[in-house]
Amino acid sequence: MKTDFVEELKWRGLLHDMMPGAEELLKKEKVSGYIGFDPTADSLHVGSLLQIITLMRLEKAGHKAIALVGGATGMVGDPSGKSAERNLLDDEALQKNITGIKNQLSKFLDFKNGASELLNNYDWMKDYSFLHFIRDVGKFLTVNYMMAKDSVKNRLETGMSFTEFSYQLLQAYDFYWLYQNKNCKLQLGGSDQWGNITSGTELIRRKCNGEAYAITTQLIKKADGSKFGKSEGGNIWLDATKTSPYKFYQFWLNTSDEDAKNFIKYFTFLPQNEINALLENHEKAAHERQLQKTLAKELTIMVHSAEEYDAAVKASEVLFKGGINDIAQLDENTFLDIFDGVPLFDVSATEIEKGMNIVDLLSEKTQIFPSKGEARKMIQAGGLSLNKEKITDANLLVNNSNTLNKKYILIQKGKKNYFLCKVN
RNA sequence: GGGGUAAUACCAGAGUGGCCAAAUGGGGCAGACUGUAAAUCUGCUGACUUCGUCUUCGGUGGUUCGAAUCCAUCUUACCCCA
Repeated sequence: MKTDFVEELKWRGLLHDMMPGAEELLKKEKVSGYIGFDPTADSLHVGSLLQIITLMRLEKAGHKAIALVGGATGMVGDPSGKSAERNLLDDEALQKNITGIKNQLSKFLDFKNGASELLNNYDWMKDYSFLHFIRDVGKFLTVNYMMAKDSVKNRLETGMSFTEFSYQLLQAYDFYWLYQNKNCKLQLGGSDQWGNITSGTELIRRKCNGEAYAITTQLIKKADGSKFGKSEGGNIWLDATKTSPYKFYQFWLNTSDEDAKNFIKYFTFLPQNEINALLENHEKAAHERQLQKTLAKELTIMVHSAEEYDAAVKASEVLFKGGINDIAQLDENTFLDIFDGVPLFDVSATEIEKGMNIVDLLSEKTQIFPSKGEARKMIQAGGLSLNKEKITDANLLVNNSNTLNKKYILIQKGKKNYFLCKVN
């Protein structure tokens, strides 16, 4: 049975804003709806995940999802939500990013059987001359109208180039083009996209007297106000080579209680009754972390695979629950499987035999710390463990007695950051 | 075109001749507590050969025993007048 798209967004707490008539349209006919993804990196990250899932929900509701890769808009840079002018990407980087993102989107949406469609706005923008564009498109929206958008208003004080100012016009034209060529009447996006989307519906109305609609979703905010999607200073990517499945799993597992209550609704496809049961259980036994575990499971399987999920769970158990003996007793293949995705450094066996200063090992021989000072400070602060044993002496000489089976040295920075040194 | 003000570490922002590797806040990292949570508390947050030395306060040059602090000049940004 097909789900009701808008109902679904509503009970999950995802709906932010909706143009009048959008809900009726979705009830009446099969609708094509699109979301744009600008190629700012060669992989999407968890920040874009919600938008991918929104398209998946649209597909599941029996409508047609159009994923638009912004080959053209990516050349310009969306000022929405940005406080400063952005740097332009060069062509080569852009091309690489487009390819990467296209591949990823194909994993989540069904482009093969025509249930959904993947497009690149560069295809219709590349031969559009500036002169023609400002005549055909620019004439329909006034500067006054464009300046009233928050994305522009917020930048008036600090300054904004004409390039970025033009962004909303490009995005508006995308919508118009899709409306004309793909019968696409709906654009979705995060609530920061409202201004850009309504520029599109406005252009469609003025240029061809058409009716198009906008639905926006909540921007994800964490309960403590920090930015969603970062961990240990880095982005959480969907690409396994940039963020290992283990790390990806850990990212979700570490979600705070407050956030998990929302995320379970935002990011999974679990039905309402199952989610309510989980929430109820969470109230009674929060320490079991059912919400976090379910969240991590659903997403790791969706983005990576069931096998990767199993491996991540196993690795987590050994690393967090097991002692050093459990780790030492693993056969080498299992051992390496568990540490898959953990930074690995090679150190010379002869040097270890002689004994190596711990600080040298941490900063010079490996790049675990950028400087000796930092390594030393971390040891003094009690934040460093060797083979699960806390190190307190910064002058410690590391030798064979500190290795696991004479082959590996397991280093922990804090509780959760693992590094592995291979002796050979 | 004329005038004014500013530029300090990841960000914000004190400091206006020696006591300044530079207050304070935020962020980041780590420790304690816990549930690999939140809140809270604590420590660290330029580099190194760590009780000491070296390089930093928009660029360059100068004054001085000594400059983030004074002078000159350049660059950039914002504001006011035209």
